[in-house]
Amino acid sequence: MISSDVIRGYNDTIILFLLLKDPSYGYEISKNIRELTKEQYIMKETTLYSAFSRLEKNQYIESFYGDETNGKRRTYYRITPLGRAYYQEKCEEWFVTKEVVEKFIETSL
Amino acid sequence: MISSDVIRGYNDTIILFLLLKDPSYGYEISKNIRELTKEQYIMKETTLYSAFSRLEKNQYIESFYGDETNGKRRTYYRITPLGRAYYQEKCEEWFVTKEVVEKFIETSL
DNA sequence: TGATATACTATGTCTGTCGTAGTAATAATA
DNA sequence: TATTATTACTACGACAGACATAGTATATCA
Repeated sequence: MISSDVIRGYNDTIILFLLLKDPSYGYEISKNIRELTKEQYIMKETTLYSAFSRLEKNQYIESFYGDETNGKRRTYYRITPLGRAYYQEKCEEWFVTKEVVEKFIETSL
Repeated sequence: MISSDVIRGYNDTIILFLLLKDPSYGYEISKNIRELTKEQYIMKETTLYSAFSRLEKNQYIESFYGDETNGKRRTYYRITPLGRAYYQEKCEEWFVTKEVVEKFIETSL
């Protein structure tokens, strides 16, 4: 399991990635993260939902209600053009970050 | 310049790396980081010194005073065996982290 | 009927980063 | 000789993000 401080700067990016193709909602995103990483990373519920509100405040995502008639009503999120631009920036930043961190990692220990 | 939230989980690792060979002190470590990363990452002074005290509290490093007779007396830090073990762990964790993050990064945008 | 899965919200704590400011000594420069 | 820059820190407080805990509400399944 990965300590979350490491991932901290990428939680928003992870969520945005999962919204690139289709809108989604909390539970589904959370499940997707778990499955995609084979349980190597599990985003805490509170972390996820607080990320949603931050992303929405920044206008990187928009919310709307699902029309499911059964079950509790879901809040769906859709990525905005601004969100896509931000996602792209973070992807570019990632390569720089990786380079920087790897200057301090010994591969041969 | 990299946003520090991204590096957050690796500041301690960066410092430990720079102590692997020889003891060092704040200013020198700070300079080494700047130079090694070609100014791509600059650790803030307060971040650095608070990392020192955290690392010392965890017994990953030990401090001692330099014997320079001129200039302000420096506090040197030496990595401990526990620190080396921790450093190694973080290196191993890094590869997992990288794998995880890259599941959410689009290379072709 | 009770457990489990879904789908959240609210509240408060903690940690690490960082802004700001201050202290103190030496070296360089005008 | 005065002041500015560089070195080498310490103190304090603010803030953001992660997370623990708890609670609400619906549906499904054994």
